Amino acid sequence: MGKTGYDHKALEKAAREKWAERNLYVTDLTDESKEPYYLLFEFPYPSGDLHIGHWFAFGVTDIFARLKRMQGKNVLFPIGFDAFGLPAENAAIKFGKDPKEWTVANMERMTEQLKSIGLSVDWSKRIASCEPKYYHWTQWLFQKFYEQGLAERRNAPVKWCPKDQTVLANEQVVNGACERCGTEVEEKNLTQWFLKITQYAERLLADLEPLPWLEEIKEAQRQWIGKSEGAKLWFTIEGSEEAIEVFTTRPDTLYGATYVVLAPEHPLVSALPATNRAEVDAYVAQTKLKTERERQENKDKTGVRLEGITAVNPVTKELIPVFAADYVLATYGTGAVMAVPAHDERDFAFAKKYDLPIRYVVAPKMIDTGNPPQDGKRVVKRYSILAVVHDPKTKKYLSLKWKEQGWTTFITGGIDADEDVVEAAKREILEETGYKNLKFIRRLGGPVWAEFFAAHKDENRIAINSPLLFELENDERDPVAQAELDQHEAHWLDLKEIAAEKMRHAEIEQILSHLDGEDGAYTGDGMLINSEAFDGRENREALWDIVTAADGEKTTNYRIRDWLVSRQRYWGCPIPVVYDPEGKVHLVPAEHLPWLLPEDVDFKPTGEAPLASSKELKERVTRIFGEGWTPEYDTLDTFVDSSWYYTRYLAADDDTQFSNFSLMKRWLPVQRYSGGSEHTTMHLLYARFFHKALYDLALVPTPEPFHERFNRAIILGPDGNKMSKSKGNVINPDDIVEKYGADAVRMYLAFIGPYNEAGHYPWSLDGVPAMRRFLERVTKLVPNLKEGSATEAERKALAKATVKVADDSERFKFNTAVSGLMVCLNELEASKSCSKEAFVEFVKLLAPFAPHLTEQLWEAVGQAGSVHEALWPAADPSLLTEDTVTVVVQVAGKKRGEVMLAPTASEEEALKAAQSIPTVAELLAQGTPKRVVYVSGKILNIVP
RNA sequence: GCCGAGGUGGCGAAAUUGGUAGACGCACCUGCCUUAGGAGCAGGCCCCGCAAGGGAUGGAGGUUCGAGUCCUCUCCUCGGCACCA
Repeated sequence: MGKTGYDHKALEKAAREKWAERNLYVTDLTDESKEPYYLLFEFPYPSGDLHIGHWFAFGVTDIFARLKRMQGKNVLFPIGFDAFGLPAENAAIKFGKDPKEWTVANMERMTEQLKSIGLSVDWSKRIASCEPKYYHWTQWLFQKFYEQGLAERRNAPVKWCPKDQTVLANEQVVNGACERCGTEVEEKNLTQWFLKITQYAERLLADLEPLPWLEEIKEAQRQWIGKSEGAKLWFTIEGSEEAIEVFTTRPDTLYGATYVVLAPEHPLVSALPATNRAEVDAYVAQTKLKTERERQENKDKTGVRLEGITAVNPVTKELIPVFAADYVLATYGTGAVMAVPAHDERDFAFAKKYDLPIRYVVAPKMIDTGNPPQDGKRVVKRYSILAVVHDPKTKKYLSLKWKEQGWTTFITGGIDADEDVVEAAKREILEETGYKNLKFIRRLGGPVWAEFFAAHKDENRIAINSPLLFELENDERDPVAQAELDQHEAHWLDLKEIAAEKMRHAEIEQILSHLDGEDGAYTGDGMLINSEAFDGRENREALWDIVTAADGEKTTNYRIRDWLVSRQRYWGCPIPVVYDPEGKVHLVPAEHLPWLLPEDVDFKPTGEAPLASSKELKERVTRIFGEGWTPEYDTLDTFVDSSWYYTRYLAADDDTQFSNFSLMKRWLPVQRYSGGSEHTTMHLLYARFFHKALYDLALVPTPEPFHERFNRAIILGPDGNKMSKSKGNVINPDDIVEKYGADAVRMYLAFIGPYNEAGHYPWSLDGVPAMRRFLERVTKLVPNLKEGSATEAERKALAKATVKVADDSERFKFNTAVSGLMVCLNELEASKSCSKEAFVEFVKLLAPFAPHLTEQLWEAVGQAGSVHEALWPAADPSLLTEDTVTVVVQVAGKKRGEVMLAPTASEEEALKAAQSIPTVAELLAQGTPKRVVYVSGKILNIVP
């Protein structure tokens, strides 16, 4: 440390003592003299040591809390601990420590470290979710959910982590693996507690819209909720009372449904009397062996037909086969789908593999722009073919050159009654070119709905045209009729020539893309064909009419599942229910809350809930409820604890209620909530659901818990990688604070980049020393301070900084706020000595960023009280406007110089001033310019 | 594949409504001071060019007196969802 360095350790200690003495950061929740401002960060998990991410999360937010206080707000800036959870229990298993002791010790250690940041949080309202006085109310709220029918116990397939020996919520399964330990997840059927978040799906979605959150946060929640609108349709089983209920978003394609698929787990798979029962059961057993991950990664379609079972297409009344296949998910929709291979990629792949019929019912509409339909002409619709004949020997394609018209086409023609498309095509090829030995290869996509005006017949034509690919087996030819030869002659063209020929087919792109590509389903929109009475209507327009014709129902499906909250773990909130001898659920009566977590448990992972090993818990239940009554052994997901904690800060020590309604009316919703993006579809969604449920119970006054949500960026190691012990790139804040002081660390974190962005900022080893240097420069002004009032230049610099720091901080752009302070300091240093008045103002601006040092400087220049009790300066608007401004002079948009002008200067004055620039003077001497653009105070552009 | 956010010097990044591209800082370079420097001070620092000048915000077009900013197409990076019917 340099000789001139200030003693950060001494002054930080003194500053904190002073704040404590003056009780600066205890918020009086009932104070109505000031406007309330609830600033919240996600309460931390007490993992043990404070890392740089904590400094970033809390230290930078603290800047804003301090600024808001100076701006006269009554700021609630609380802190607590999200103290239940797996790591405590894992430590217990690993080191034989008591999870409670481990957690309490960590909380104490972290509290000390947190105080070293200089946080202005209100420690008097500290909460910890593992304390009985907190979880008392987690339990009470759970019971309210139960009474309301929002908490339900049911048997369900659940995700099970074999390593952690616990059930996981959907949100905790990432790519088929446990979010915590990466172990592949298994499926189990267990009786579990669920909170019915699905009942709130629509409101969670709708109420998202007006929130001033970043689009990426809202969109992630929307996708997670996954609303999709469609219809339920019923396919009856031939010769049975049963019907298969399917969900589809494309009922418009119902006429193309050529089979039905059930998820392997679907109850009808085992219930229906398939004649190949053994084969079906074997398939179902085989899919059960697959892990979630295998199912997701392997997209090859497998399945088994239920032999002897046929379903009835509700509109065509056709009898169609029924399959069980694991590409259909049991947990989405009805667990059964109608398969439309022509218009769904997955069904198409399955149909190809099992050779099932593919029927096109939607044809893309293409209008021949060179020859469009004309008004008032009759319309003739016909089915036709378009044949592409390929000669594998020459790799060329057969085309017709039309003599009179001069255009080139493939072979086209109508389909006669009762004629097959392939037959029709072969007939046309023979008639027009004489080639007769042809092999049908495949369709080149589905039929196209082409509209054009047929001049020779004076009518509008609709051609429902099927493009087909043939291969020439040999070049044997029959003679071609003279009438045909008079019209056109056959040519063989290669692919390049085809592209160059600009073939007269609206569907040429479709043909070309299918020639070299794979065949596939058409998933776009178009005109209905092969759909009986609906033929010729647009698919989207006719969609609901088809649902009606099929006796279906409009319905909405959501991707989101109910929230599974049971955990077979020890260190969590006990679920406050017991079971009577018949196994019926009873809530633990209010007088027995908090329903305490027993302490005599065995932590060894056995696959059974640890609470089952507690003698005390069993005895407690017997004592209170009687013989034969049994406890609930599961605990609650910790996300339940954190779904309501922000209301608890308003009544942290109140043992009579979970929060305080009149205070909530004053303080909710949280004005600004800052946290990590990893919680977007977890905590943030759960808390919104919880809050809405409480709102419906009239327990909270607002429908949403958080007004603004800011997801903060992530600090990377100096090498640009995520910090991790194995990479050896972890920055330990303690060492840096020891060397450079807390203020320098806070300021560097503020300066590192915009806070409210999904950015990843590599930690620069030189960043904190740079901030220390800046702070030392501030201290160096002190010995040379000049008594008396500030100069004009100083007052202008301060006014600018005052506005910039406040505005940028409001948007959580602390990086540019700090830069504003630096610019201001540069100006204050410009003269030999800064005035004391200016310095005092500057110290106020710096106070939120460097709270310790500014406290000392405040005293050093003889100010009374604490700088943190000072009010944020009001900037005099007259100081913010300049007397002269720089106007850039351009010639034809190129900068040629600049002139200093009064902001009010006229165009004439600007032009006159611009004469001082030689190139401009020269130009103006040549005569009047074509155009002059003058934006006062900014730019003068002369266009010659 | 669908959706969202981005792409600006060696690095982190600035740039209210279209109006001096690169503020501020880091790193680096030169000089001064110093017994010393991981200190301080002065200056330099996008590219080409001696200069005048020219080029440059992922790429290609367009609108405009003027485009990092608006429009069209395209490439790349990150994030979310994903066999969701």
